[in-house]
Amino acid sequence: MMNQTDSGILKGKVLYHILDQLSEQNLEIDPKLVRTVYALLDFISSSLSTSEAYFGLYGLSQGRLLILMLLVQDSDQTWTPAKLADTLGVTRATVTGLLNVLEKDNWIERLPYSEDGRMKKVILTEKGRAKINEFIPGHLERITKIWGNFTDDELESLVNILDKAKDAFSSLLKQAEVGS
Amino acid sequence: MMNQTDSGILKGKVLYHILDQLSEQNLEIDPKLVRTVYALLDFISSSLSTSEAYFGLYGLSQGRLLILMLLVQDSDQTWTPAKLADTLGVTRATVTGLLNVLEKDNWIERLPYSEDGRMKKVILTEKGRAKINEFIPGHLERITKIWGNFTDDELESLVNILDKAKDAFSSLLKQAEVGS
DNA sequence: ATAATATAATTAGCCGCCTAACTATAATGA
DNA sequence: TCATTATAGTTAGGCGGCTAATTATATTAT
Repeated sequence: MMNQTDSGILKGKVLYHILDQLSEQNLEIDPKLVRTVYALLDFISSSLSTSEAYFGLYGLSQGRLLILMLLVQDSDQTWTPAKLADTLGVTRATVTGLLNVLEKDNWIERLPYSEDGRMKKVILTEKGRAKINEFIPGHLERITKIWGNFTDDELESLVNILDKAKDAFSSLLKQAEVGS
Repeated sequence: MMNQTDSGILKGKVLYHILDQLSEQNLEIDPKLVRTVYALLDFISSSLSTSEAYFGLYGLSQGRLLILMLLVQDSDQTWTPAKLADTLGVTRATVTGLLNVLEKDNWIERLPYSEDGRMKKVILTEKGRAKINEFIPGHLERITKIWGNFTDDELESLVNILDKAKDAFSSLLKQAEVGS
């Protein structure tokens, strides 16, 4: 049987299987690269789904958590939906959806913003503040448990490789768009 | 202005910012770990969105692409929706949705399966076969361009770290579920 | 002063993921 | 044999992304 936790594993494995077959037929693909792509897909889908499952235990999701964290950490400034969207790097429509859920659960409120009638001011309720303050220590502990066992060299190597790869992804997409 | 390509970057940065503030207030979190989490989130959202954008140039998505690849690569066996779901590591409902799109675009067909009236046999149309065969060479080239610049040591290190981290994610989720 | 333009937030609708419920068919057992 | 149980596929509805269109409010330019 399948559950959310192992869901991504097979997806990684099947791509590995497919690419492996391809690399036998067509020597232009290096099996080491196939192994890398496999490990990455496997890691990404597995880490995303386990994180979402963990957040779910507390009634949270990645996006809702980040909004609550912003509200509680930078409580001095005025948070509007637009500013949340820009800070999170998602669209305003997405923020509207996240705020709808948070408001329904009574963790935030949307107040009118006197200085500009088009905007709204998003604030934490007491319930929301309690929620996020209760959640944060375990969240930090979780990060420490996952990543604290690696050496400094390992962490540095990981960060460097990911940064380099990310640039390669971006520049390749730009080329493809121009060339298409 | 924001577009899909940089969307995840800010999300990574904002988490880094939040965690950085937290690490100043609460010494139980190591800034190196914060930097790692930041780089990972950044890489994941950026690589996923650029890949989806790339697939989108060809009218494909990650899931639809994998289904076409399975059908074209393992064309000997009978692919049912259930087998596709198990192989991809997604639910059958998800496969139903992916197949609906592929069938609407006339890239696959769902035929009755004579040996068991409950099942259906999924096959590629000629159009679908042409589509995927046209797509694969560029796909392999793209993987090579992204990952071919790394040394063997770098790739091996990356794979080892990700595998170790994935195990940590999984075991931690299991603990959390038991403890909750 | 008013028309045109820009901006903020929401809505509508699509995609891909999920779970749960439903339908149809097969297999099993009293 | 016929009721129960199991399985395959779909449907319904939720979530969190997206784009495009809509509504309300500000701003700018004539």
